[in-house]
Amino acid sequence: MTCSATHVTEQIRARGFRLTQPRMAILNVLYEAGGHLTPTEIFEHLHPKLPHVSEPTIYRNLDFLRLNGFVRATPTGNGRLEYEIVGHPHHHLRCQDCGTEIEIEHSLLQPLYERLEQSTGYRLTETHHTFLGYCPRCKPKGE
Amino acid sequence: MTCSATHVTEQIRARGFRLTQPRMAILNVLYEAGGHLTPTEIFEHLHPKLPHVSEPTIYRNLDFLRLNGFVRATPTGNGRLEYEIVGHPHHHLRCQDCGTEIEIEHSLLQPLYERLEQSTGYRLTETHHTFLGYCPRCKPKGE
DNA sequence: GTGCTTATTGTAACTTATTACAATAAAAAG
DNA sequence: CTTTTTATTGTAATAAGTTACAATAAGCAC
Ligand SMILES: [Mn+2]
Ligand SMILES: [Mn+2]
Ligand SMILES: [Zn+2]
Ligand SMILES: [Zn+2]
Repeated sequence: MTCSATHVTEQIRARGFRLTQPRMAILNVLYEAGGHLTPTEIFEHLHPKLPHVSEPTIYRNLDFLRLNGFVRATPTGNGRLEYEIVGHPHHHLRCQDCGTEIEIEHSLLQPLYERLEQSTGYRLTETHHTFLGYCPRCKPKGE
Repeated sequence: MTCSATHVTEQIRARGFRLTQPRMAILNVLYEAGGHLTPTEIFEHLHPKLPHVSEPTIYRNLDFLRLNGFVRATPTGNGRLEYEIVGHPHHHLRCQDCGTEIEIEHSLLQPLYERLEQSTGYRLTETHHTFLGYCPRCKPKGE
């Protein structure tokens, strides 16, 4: 288990929640994957080793981990949600044609966030966004 | 039916697709609502008058209308999708605490889009985003 | 109008996601 | 280690969304 994984489990205990076997297993799958996973993918990863862990437990724990700020839910292209460990602040830019996806550093959005805070009076949370477009290779076709 | 609704139906015909009763009814519900609706809400709007229209037809037509650029799908807070007529370019900013939602003009995102196009080489599509934060009234609690 | 073509639909079966509630096991106390 | 407490789980039922395929009706030619 990585250093930050240990930090998360300590935090869960510190906040008075329980470190259950399914909960830790879900966190481990997400850490090992290192990217976005759907609830069904997580279920399939766990099932061979922990066949008793049920779907509702996956969904409930993903929600629990999200509400506690340990994972993030991000809508995939077709309406489903994918989950990932909250780590470095980033966003995505996906090619509508070939699907190629690159990461955007959150620092690039910082000026926008400040402008939005000024013009609306809201305090903005760092939300996770996926932008769409055409990559350099597909761009000619896209126009 | 509004002027732009007529434009949409003409476009559908012009592109070789059929103007079916369910398809027009779904468009009308979205036009009359004037905002975001879930597939289930659309189904419930239609059911009293057109009880034979089925759920798969709702989903298929929403997908059809989206792929043809007439409606937009936008993820609601809890992973579901909401649909709206594609009209003026806008985004949303929702308070995580009280749910109050305000619209953001797309022009405010234009500088970001240009910066992203320069730094990535992608050509960006105008994607619909929902930002989260705390509104002026909830902000004190949020900090 | 009648008949033809085929995009679109409804039905049925299935997958994915959510809810209610009794059973379980994690944490803490004795 | 044993008991107590209750957060968390599994089961069963339900809701939301998708797929396969035969039946239908929108558009067109006559
Ligand atoms: Mn991500
Ligand atoms: Mn909108
Ligand atoms: Zn591409
Ligand atoms: Zn608020």
